[in-house]
Amino acid sequence: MSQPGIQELAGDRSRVTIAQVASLAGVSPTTVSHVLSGKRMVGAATKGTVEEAIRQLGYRPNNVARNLRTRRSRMVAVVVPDITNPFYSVLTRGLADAVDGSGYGTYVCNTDGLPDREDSFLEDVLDRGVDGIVMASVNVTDRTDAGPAGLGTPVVCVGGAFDHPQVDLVTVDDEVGSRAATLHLIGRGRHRVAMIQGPPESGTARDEGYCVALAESGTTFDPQLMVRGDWTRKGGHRAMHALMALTERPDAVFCANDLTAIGAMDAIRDLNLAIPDDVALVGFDDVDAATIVTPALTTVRNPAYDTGSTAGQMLVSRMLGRYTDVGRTVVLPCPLVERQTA
Amino acid sequence: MSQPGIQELAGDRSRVTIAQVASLAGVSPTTVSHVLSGKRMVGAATKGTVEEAIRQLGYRPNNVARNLRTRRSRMVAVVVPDITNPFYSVLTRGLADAVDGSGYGTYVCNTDGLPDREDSFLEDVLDRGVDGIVMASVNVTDRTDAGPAGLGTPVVCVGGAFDHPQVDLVTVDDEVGSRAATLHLIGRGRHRVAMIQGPPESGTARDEGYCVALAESGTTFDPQLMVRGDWTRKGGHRAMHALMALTERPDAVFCANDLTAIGAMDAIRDLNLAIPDDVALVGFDDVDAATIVTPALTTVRNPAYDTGSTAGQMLVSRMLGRYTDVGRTVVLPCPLVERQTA
DNA sequence: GTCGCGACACCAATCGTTTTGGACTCGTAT
DNA sequence: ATACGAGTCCAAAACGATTGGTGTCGCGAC
Repeated sequence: MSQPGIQELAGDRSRVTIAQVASLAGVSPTTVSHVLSGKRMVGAATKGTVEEAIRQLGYRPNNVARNLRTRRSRMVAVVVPDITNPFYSVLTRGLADAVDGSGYGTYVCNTDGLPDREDSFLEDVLDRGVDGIVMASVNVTDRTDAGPAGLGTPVVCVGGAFDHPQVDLVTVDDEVGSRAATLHLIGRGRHRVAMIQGPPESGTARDEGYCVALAESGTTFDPQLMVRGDWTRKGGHRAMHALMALTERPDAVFCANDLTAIGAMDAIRDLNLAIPDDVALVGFDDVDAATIVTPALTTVRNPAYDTGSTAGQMLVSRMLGRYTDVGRTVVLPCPLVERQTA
Repeated sequence: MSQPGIQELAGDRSRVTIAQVASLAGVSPTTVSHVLSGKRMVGAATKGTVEEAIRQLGYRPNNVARNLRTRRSRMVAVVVPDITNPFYSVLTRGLADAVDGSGYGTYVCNTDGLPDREDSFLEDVLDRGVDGIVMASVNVTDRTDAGPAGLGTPVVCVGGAFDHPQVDLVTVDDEVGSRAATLHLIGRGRHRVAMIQGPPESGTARDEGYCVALAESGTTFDPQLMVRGDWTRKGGHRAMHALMALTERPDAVFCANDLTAIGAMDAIRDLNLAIPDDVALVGFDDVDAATIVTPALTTVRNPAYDTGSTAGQMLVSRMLGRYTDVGRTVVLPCPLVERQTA
């Protein structure tokens, strides 16, 4: 790809600047800039000379300088609680793929859900001059509206939104998904379907969907059948044991997320019961583990990739100035995927 | 945190510059810069005035301009095949945590293992002026040495190294890990221990470890017991079935990675055999799924987080100029973690 | 003839910092 | 008195691109 002589020229210390290219080609830096950007016309002959010079020197424009002048960085930031969490890594991938096409790179921040880390990262990325931000962190609602959107940087939120008129939001209809999951259980002939919720004050839409489904199918809601988990496997395990200690055991349970469901499976196995014969299970999220567990988990698909991807598209449309209106909201479908636990 | 009046001042269009701070404080931009960086002394009184002006205007230095001048971006790039792969997302997290302390941000690139994407991302990050790069992509060895290290940007590789005298390498001793895994199987009284390898030309160190263990324990190597997988669950499933079709079935198998092992478990379940009673299993990597599968997978721990973390530390030491010598190599331990499959 | 215009190239200002190289003022030791 | 160093501060030159304004040339229209 690169001839030896070139290395010698381009290589050693500093990189070659537009001025050097210009002088080699016998034109002004302005002209070089124009053949690069195509923003103004330049004669075919000079254009040729310049391109030759560029090639010969192995010139690559200094992006930092460019960014300073143009006030854009061709970079978007995604701030997530933890990239290690499959949901967020997939989301990040979707975002990266979506913006990559328009030449944007992706900068990630792990907040661990800590509001102060969230704040400092927000400052950090603004200082870095990113062109757009997707906030997938949790404590997003209770924030001063002085945030990034106030400074004119496009923002799209995932899950919960800023209270700012210009930020977009992409989310999923948890209630509809949960309703479908519960209805599916009932449709399978189960009569005592329980739910393991998330921790207090979170995921209430999923609780809602469960209740709605019960109501729609004429089942009366039994408070005993609604127990708390904490989104974790261990929490699901504990909750399931509580459920099975009831005098009237449930024959099906809808779990607020997959990890919880996996914990529930652990508990059922403890009791030497069969899934789904003795108790059927539906989860929520469709993480990879849902297909690794046996039997494979029936669950509601939380479209992480699509979420990131559409967030990316919305960001791009704003960054390119193609859309400048008030915040849009898109809610993605979360279909039930039937596997073996229900 | 931020008073209303400030928003009014700092807010609307453009951000406040060092010049505005200077003029408000009645000093020169130079002085402001110095109170910020502390590189030269400034009188206590003026310092106070300047700091007050900064606070009052809500001044935040423009990093792009700073980067241009100082030729550093306080940003590192990590190029991985796929952030979605748990190994790489955990590695990335380790890296991010390691460099965050020194004020570096993390920029990620997904190459999908495609060499041309790898090349273009490498160019991209160099153009972006990142201060350091960790290459965790695969096709790293067969590259022109003209790469980033040639341009003076510190690089540390993961797994396989560039052929450049100044790049650091952090890796794991696959051979030792594999040897331990195989020995463990033998120590459990298994006499026919097979191996499911990776695809051709990859992970040969793991094959090596298996063979060494066999030799050490006086077992003669049976070529029939060495079959190919492809790092995937499906591949493991297929390979395991092949193994079980042998007239003399193995009673244990060492799988080149966890996904393969999980596929093997699928196959064993197909045959209604018991794990580990009928056939014992050891994997490699210790991904999350290893504890989700039942029975929980005994495996060799591939320390993704530590890998990223030490890569980060090595990068920092080079970026800060604390180390400028020839490439170092650190190999991390990969202990066997015993669970229920062996 | 000259006016207008399109094509082409360049000059100089600009983006917002950091970083020399002085300059100026005091003390204080020579 | 002179010299010198420490303490303060500033003016101006980078850093490497982009861009608004100018200027030149050639040519067809009036």
